[in-house]
Amino acid sequence: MMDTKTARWLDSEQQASWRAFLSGTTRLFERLDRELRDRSGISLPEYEILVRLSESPSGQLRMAELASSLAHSRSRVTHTVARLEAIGAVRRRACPTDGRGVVALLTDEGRQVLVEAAPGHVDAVRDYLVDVASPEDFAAVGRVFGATAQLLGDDR
Amino acid sequence: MMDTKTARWLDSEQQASWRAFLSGTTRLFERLDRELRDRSGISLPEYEILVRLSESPSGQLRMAELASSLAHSRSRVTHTVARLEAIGAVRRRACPTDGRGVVALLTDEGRQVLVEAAPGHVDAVRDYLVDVASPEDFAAVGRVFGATAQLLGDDR
DNA sequence: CAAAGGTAGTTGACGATTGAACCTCTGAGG
DNA sequence: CCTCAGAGGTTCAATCGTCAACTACCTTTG
Repeated sequence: MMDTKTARWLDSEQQASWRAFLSGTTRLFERLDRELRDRSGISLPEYEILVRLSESPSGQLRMAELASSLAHSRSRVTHTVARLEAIGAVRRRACPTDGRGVVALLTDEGRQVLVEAAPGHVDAVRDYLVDVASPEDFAAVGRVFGATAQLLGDDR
Repeated sequence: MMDTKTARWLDSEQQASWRAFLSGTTRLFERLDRELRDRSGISLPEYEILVRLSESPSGQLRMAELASSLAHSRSRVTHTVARLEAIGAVRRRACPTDGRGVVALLTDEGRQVLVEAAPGHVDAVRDYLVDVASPEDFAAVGRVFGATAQLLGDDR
């Protein structure tokens, strides 16, 4: 009923790794998100946007740059930035060089939110992921998902 | 304003790995979910539930077992199973040994959906993740997230 | 410089997830 | 047995993400 060629199933070690990945990432993201919300009042995606903005020399980025940097849809970025604007962490401005464009600008309040949220968040990333692995294993994680990200980067 | 001890920031290699992980998982889950929906009409969480049920000798599992196995909330499992029931892939039954309990039972239709979905899904997992990594690197991924999953397993 | 097609972004409706409130049932202690 | 703390599930409301229009602008082409 299936086909004559053997399906390319995962062997049991690959299977175990894949399941561990699914379970680990599910729990990790849930935990990071909840700690950020409880301690700083922002979600993980909101935090990531503030980080990107803070890393820009001008403290501002185009909506599309945020979207591609985070691998989120444009629509999602619109909504997330709207929430951040509602709490005063970012402001929207028309882009001076492109009449279609909008830039999101980090406010002083937004920078303050980030300064207060970052240490605890980084600690959590260490406690629940980075420091539970050997440096070599964590570097391998970087290589694997770097390859995945690049492969799935800009298609379709 | 922060504190006198230096914050435990990530070094630039760890930072790069963490970002690659975020971007890679975001794109990976989006892709796997969309391919499943397009080709088989079910979402990734729905697929995972069918897999768990199919692996049970009796083809049935308690709702709570599904929840802890997937690291999903009970509420989420209730909703997901309801969707699967609506398309005829699963049936709900009262648990004979525990009056509070409910078991989800894989139907023949559900098994058929799974049989048709699985090869393509496994191919996708290989194409976008497993086979882009060396076997050693993918084993490292398993170790890292296994440790994370265990650490975040049954707290709170 | 007009038309056409593509890019940037928003909007609104809908579907999925969360969290808390709520019932029911179980199991342990007195 | 009776009580009562707690587990198993569901439900409702609120929040978040997705998808399909839709507007506005840019850019290429002839």
